[in-house]
Amino acid sequence: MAKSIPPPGTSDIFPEEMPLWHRLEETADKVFSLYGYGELRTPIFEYTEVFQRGLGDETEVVQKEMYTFEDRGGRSMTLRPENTAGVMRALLNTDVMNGNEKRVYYIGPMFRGERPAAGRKRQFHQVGVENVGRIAPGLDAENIAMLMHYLEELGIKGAQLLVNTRGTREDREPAAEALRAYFAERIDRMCPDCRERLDKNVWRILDCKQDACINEVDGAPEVTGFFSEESREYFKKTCGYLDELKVNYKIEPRLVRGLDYYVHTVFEVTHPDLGGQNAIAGGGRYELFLPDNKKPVIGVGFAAGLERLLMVQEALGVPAPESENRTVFLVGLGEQAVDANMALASELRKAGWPVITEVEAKSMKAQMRAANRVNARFSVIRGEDELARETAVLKDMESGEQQEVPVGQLIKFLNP
RNA sequence: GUGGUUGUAGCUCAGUUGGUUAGAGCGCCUGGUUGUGGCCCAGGAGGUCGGGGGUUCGAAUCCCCUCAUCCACCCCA
Repeated sequence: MAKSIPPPGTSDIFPEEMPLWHRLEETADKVFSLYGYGELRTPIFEYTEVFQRGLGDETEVVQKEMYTFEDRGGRSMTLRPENTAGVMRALLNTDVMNGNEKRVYYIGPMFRGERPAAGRKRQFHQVGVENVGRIAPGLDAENIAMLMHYLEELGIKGAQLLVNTRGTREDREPAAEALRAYFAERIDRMCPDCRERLDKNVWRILDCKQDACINEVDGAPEVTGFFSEESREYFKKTCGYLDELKVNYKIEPRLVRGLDYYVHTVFEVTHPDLGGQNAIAGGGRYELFLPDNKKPVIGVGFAAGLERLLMVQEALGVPAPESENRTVFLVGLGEQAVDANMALASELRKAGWPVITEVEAKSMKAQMRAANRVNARFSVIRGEDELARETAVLKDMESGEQQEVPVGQLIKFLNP
């Protein structure tokens, strides 16, 4: 086995795979631009408190998945496990706290110290959007519609959209009380994780996948019943807009999600062709607290996992993007021609042609093989004769046809 | 964090109950064509069999440890 493997849960992405990644990125820019979103790039690491406060101390992500380290000044820093907290931190420098709206999207690597599995890396990539500063059901619905629009553009069919409401912070207390009371009586029949959750975060019990727990959850009180009239209305309106936007969704009352900042609308997109890790995107409305800020930043947004989008595209057989092949391979026979090709290559490149040259005076056969290997569209052959005549042999690698042309007019012959 | 899987050439993998110089396909290099690629043919390079220890006359093969991989749980994107 090769010794040069990257750290666990990370991977090298080679040039051959890049077109697939670029499509994800370019499509994101294209679609999100249509909704008025612009790209925001935040640092790959933040002060640890940004995530602790932002995501919530009780969350799984903060408790056991963060890459935290001390910098040279002895400050605690953390590699971003998600980008919403960082984006909010950045936007604090704008006027979002005064009810002014900001629309941003981001793309980049995220880091979580989990055990790798299919569709789960320690360094993975997300694209996400945030609509920040205002609250209105129309914004939530538009956000979800935009996500579905993005997936559609990528050729991802058969995705399942689940939505739910988490109510407001105030709504949640009575509901949480009721849940605690209900589960407290049955907790000894439930899994150890849920026993922990009972006091720390009852909500997470709702989406536990253990059979024993699911049985108990089935009989649990309907939480939205404890929510305020306003919250229920908010959710109803959001769903109404989704209907108007012709977005297909399913209301999933058990959908809770793992980050503490969510309020009102939450949603998740899964795909049946994925298996173990079947969530390709998720998000919702949030109230996110940052260090030294008494008031939370409000907004709605989502994040999608690029690796998982790629997996779905592959499973669905979405063809790779095709690009026009224009590579010109310069064959030089003899030292003189090889040297002369350096300058010719430079000239062609400045005229916009991708050029690969052979830098050693190898045999014709070897050089033609090389041209074939890099899948050259044309090869340009020069030896002593051509140099003397100030010509070059231009060969079309697809048809095999070739002609001798004046070097000065080579570009004219390359252009159709 | 728990459980399982796999680790042999650049890549994908064979390697029979432990037995001589460890194989194939693809790829790569050279030649068959004095200056013409892909197809074909011939030849060639390339491996401390993941690492360490043990059992044995002898280990890729059996045992232990370790590292890594992939997968499931968990969590999420």
